[in-house]
Amino acid sequence: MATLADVAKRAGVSVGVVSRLLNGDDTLRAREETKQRVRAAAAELEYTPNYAARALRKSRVGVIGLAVHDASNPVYSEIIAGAQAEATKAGYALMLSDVDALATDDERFKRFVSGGAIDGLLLQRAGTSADALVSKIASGEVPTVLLNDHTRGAIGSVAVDDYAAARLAVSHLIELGHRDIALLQVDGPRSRATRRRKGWADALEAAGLEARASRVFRGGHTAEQGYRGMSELLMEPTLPTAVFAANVLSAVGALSAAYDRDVQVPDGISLVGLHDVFVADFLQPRLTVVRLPLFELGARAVTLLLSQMENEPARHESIQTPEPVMVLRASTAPPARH
Amino acid sequence: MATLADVAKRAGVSVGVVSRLLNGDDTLRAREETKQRVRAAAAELEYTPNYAARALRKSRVGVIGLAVHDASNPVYSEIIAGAQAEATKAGYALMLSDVDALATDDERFKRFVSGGAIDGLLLQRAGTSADALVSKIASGEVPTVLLNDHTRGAIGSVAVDDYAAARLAVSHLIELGHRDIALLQVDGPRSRATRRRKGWADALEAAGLEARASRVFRGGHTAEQGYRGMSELLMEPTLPTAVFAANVLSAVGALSAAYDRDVQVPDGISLVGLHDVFVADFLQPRLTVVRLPLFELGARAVTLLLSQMENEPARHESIQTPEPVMVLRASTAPPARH
DNA sequence: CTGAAAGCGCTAACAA
DNA sequence: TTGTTAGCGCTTTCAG
Repeated sequence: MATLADVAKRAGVSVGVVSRLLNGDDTLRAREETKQRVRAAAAELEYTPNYAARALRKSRVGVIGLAVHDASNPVYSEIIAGAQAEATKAGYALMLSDVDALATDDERFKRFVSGGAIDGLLLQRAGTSADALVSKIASGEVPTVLLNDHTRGAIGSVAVDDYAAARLAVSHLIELGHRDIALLQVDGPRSRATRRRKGWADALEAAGLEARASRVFRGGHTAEQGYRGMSELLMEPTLPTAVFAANVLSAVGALSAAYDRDVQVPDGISLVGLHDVFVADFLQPRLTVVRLPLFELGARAVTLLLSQMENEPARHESIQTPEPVMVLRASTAPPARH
Repeated sequence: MATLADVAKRAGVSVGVVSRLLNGDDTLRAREETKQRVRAAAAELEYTPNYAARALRKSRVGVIGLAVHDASNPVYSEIIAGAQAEATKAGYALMLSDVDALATDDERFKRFVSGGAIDGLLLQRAGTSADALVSKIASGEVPTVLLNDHTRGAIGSVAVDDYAAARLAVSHLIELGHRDIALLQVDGPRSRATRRRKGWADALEAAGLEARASRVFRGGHTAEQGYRGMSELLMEPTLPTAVFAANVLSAVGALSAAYDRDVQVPDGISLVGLHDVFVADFLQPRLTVVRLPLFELGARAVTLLLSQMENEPARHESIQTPEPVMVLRASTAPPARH
């Protein structure tokens, strides 16, 4: 409630001095005694700068937007946490939002960004038309970076190594002795799906195995879609001995589908998921999974965004460390003899 | 980028007229022809009001804060969605945050609220000291309402009928023939835990059964805590035939614990959880659960908060409709004969 | 070393 | 029916 003017009056100086002192302007050359007086006055009045006034003056509000599909997806929460941490460190607040909600009322969203309500946007795409709309509106007005995605041009992006992760998962299965390994493919941005599929294919081929298109099924990125994909897979005349689900939630659904069809995991079929979330450790059997540095993904995305806000060029960044790691649990085992 | 002044100039009128017209001030009596001209100018220049300037002038920023513990908890996502929808409808943006993060840097948080960065706060407490701190800081500065909690005084609150839900769950178990039903108690705000426990006890007593304190175990509100609580329960010399877990996540953990101890659900023991989340439908067995109107909880909380922002008194609101409903799945069955 | 003042874009009260 | 203007709280340039 106290304003700069109040502090200035109480300290017997002008507002200019107070502003510069409190903002750590080192070109300010003031007597130490004056500084003390100002600081004391500010403390006594519990002075807090007004955000709106500062934003108006600097045309920078200090908030960055983070738009995802389905904020309840536990995979995102780690990304969000990373972004949150990094944003806070830089003095920014994070504003979480739902892509589809934004796209529904795109006029409002447009006013929002061009009215200066956010200084930049982090966007998680899923390949829908809502994405395209939101990304077009935002990138025309504020710096934008895509999460776990790949792009050129004015939009930045940062991604984890999905290819390595997929390859790691499939290699693990191969080491266990599997030779017929199916893929439950994600959908969403092409690049993401492609990278994971390539990891699967390359791991297979490196072991002299064939990556057959007939062993690729749609897994989507929800438990329900995973359930459906796995159900289709289980109707094949001859079953693969292992499955790599390119998304945890679809692995959760896949597990449930196997259970419903009386196919034992891992005895009848092995299953590996991509990304680790808490539920993976509470399923029956506990899900083996490969973990990717999602927290870092969120953090680095805001670092990149901040740099774009400083007029650095947009670029793509790939996170190589920490490396993907296998989290061995109970859903994989050597294939049954026959 | 275009300002009010730009629009005014182009339309050949003063800024006052433009402002009042665009804000739908009906005391404005302008010629229809003038209005047209202004609207046309605004459209051509793609005028969008500047948020910071408006906020500064009206000392109202148009954002409300929502602080929860662990935003990844799927139980919250429905509450958040409800709040989001209602806030958007009223022209407010929602800013999601983590209670513990706020409490960690409480100085910053204080500056944040008293600097006018949010107009009001929705707070989900869990009974920690972080809650107390955040709630004290916030309520001293902006209208505050608690989510699924109960309070008096200057802070408002809105709750769903936890008591009825607990009672419903336990009654279901009793109808199935169970006579020895344990409770996996939540922790968190006293009122919430108490309401659920009372529902359990009353349902039991209404059926002439005894609500023994020795049948109450700590279930917490995470899968891990539920796992531990259930593990303790399973070490009892004589086991109950059914368990009511006063939280879904703790039910998820409980199920996992039963599996690890080779206790079959529902054959060896029946299990009901409180609140429905997507994973409940993908566990083995699928979890029977009682569903509460969480979306409404979020929406009504926003409504209440907005009214408090209009200087209405803070009050407590209890959501009675829609009523709690049983979602029957596969984790409950009649008790085994012996 | 410190003060004065302009101005960010908008709203609302008051004039004309 | 429309115009003028003060001022929200802050930062920053320019004087002194």
